[in-house]
Amino acid sequence: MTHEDPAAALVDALGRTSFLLTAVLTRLGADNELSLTQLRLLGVLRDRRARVTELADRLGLDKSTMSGLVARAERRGLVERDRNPHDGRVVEISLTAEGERFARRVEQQAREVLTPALDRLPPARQAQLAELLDELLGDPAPSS
Amino acid sequence: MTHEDPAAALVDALGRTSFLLTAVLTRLGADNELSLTQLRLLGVLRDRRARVTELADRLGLDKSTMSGLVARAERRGLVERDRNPHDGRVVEISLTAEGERFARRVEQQAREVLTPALDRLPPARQAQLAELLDELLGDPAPSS
DNA sequence: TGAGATAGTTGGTAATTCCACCTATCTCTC
DNA sequence: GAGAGATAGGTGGAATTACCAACTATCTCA
Repeated sequence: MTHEDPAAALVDALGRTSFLLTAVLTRLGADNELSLTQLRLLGVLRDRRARVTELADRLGLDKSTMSGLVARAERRGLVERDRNPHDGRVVEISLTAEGERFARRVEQQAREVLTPALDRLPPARQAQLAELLDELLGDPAPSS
Repeated sequence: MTHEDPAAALVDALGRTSFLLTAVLTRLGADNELSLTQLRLLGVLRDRRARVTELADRLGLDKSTMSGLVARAERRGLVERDRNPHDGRVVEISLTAEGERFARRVEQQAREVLTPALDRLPPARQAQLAELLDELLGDPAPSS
């Protein structure tokens, strides 16, 4: 598979990157009694509240799956449900204070685990890579 | 979170990229009656055979989980087990012909789904990004 | 040769996930 | 402003995924 096509090469590289990262995050989650999915859920909610269907979309899951996922996270005190006053059908999900602490802690661990591996690249190229990824993602990270 | 630290910015960008890709692959898997994990399993086996423990390591899972995963994939005819003649404890897992066809097909679908999103970047920058990721991953993709 | 290490599996429990349905609420048309 | 259809979320059932603890078989090496 010598990729003459840059898009094909990129898909391949992205896939391998994502798989590797997924393995790391799966283990990191397990250490914190979180499934990869719950970890991704916290990741999405880290910087925005969202309704159930939107969460399902973002995680690539069925909304009924999402329902149960949220229910378990709620039972654990990590997220909370709020009825939308303008539309009685909608349930808004957001992190509780504890969920936020928890998310922040796991995020910090992720940084600690991953940073050494990043030293394979010199800082300038790290910045370049981050920039390219941001450009690819479009939606420029909600920064403070 | 304005990242002065390039490593922190990169971890963040990688995380968001990976989560997005995971959502896409989760859905793509579901369309093919594959869980994300089974899909990752095929991904690992795409270009090498591996023993159970190695697979567990690469996916970030417990080896007992891996055992069942392989058993179900085998029952589906996607992978096969071979006893290692030099070490009777070891079981080598590899794709069957059908598993290979299947993996190739899903891979093709992934390319089709993702390529439009990649056009956000001009080809030159796509190549640049792929190169940076390969450098980050180290182990240079086993190409033919 | 036998003690300990290693590879993989099994069994038990909880979480994850889909699908097919269900209820409640909203929207829009007449 | 009533009723049909669409939409948001949830239930229930079945298979998968995942952990841990314990087990068997095989290997290593002292």
